[in-house]
Amino acid sequence: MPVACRNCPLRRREIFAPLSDQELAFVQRFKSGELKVAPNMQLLMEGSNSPQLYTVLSGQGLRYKTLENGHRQVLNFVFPGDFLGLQAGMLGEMHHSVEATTEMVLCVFDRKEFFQIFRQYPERAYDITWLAATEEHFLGESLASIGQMAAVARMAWALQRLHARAEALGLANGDSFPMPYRQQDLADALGLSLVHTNKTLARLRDRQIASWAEGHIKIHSLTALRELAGGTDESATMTRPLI
Amino acid sequence: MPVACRNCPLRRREIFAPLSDQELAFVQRFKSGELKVAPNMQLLMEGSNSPQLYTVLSGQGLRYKTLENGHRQVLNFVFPGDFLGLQAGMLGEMHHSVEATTEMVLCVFDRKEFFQIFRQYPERAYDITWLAATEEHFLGESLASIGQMAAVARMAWALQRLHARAEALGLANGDSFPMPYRQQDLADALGLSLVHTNKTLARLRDRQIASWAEGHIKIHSLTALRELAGGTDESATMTRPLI
DNA sequence: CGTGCCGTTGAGGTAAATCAATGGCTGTGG
DNA sequence: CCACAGCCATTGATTTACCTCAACGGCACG
Repeated sequence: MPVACRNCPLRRREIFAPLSDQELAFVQRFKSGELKVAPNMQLLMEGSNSPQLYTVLSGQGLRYKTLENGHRQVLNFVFPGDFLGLQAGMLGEMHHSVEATTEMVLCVFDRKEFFQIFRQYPERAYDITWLAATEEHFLGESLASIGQMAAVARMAWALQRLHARAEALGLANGDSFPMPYRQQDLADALGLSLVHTNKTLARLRDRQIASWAEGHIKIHSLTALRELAGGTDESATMTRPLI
Repeated sequence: MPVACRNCPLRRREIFAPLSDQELAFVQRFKSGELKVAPNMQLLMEGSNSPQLYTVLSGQGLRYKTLENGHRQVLNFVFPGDFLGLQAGMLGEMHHSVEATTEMVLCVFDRKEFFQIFRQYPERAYDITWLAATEEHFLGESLASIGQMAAVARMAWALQRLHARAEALGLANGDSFPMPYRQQDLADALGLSLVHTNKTLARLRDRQIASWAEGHIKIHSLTALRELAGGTDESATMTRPLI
């Protein structure tokens, strides 16, 4: 049975902006169900105009694009609290795909209701725009990272961000946090080959900065990591709306 | 003296969605003036929380980010009709800078009014979200391009997009269109060195695909260009809101 | 016990970066 | 008017970061 929005365990996290009872009632009405998906499941497909929008309750996934030449670009790693399908909602169709990496539980919303939000709940509409603007900001960071930084720096940047997000969601355990992805995923996110990704990770391990084993990443020197990454990304820890 | 919104020359272009008289009246009220800036002028600065938002009436510019290591990533090329400062409006501060490349004329809006849009004009709020989602989509494309394509393909992709945008705005003259940027700008946009950018352009010239001279790019084979770029980007020619 | 997926490592090749030099053009000041 | 400096495009020479290819071992799964 689905969780009632006001009992949503995610909302207890302070990274998510609190909602009034009345606002919660609205979100609840918007919610049409819950969905549990298995690892490797395709949630949204590039080109589809999904009738459904999701909020991630638990689990992790990937947003990615597939190119004509067969290559894949991972756009972002999906964490609990993320809103999926905004492009389908706004632009009529998805321009990237989303797949589950671990098992995921999703909160399902009906796209038909989407347009009503702008009319009736301007604060929620504002939240949605905020999410879009934040995603835009993040992609800008990624672009700068991939376009202008060397492999080690890109890697440090990615790890530091994954760490920050995991920590903000209470998934981290000290300096260690779950890393359910494959090296190939990280490679496709950073625009590196699999082999070079592996060797870059080895360098970070050798330099005692971060190590990845058994599905977990351990940060040995956050200072050094940030140094390499060229600063901290505060947008991962910023208070954000949860819809 | 400023142009009245209903006489705005941009609105005649069919790429921009038409507004009713009433809607125009609102946009007009939102407009607080006009600004003319010289080439190389900084319009918005990373980190600033500009009190002003702009719509480009004429001229071209650049959005970019400067990294700690001194490198610059050009995020996008700015064309007439583009809305500038959305990040400052939504997130409180800009996460990239914007500068004028040619002389530009801007329509100035007051950020204080920004929040009112969501309350009072849901259709405009929707437009703003549409713009954010579209920008997000574009950055995703860029990321895929820079992350997964070789230099020639990236170049073709960029040229094809610049062409499409120029054409949609009526700036093109047959297969030729104005290119006010420097090779360094293109290099910083594509994540290539200046020298390699130059050599890549030379290859496209030798292969009779596109040539760049005297501030104009001429497309000799749009088919070949698209082939290299891996498809056409329809988002450059899609009907879009003009605020 | 095979088969397939994933991580790891080495060898060798290449695309792209860096370094360096030149020429055209523009603006400036003597 | 010319001399000079600064910016930009172009080209060649050299170096390097990253890619591709190939092979191997661990591990899960049927």
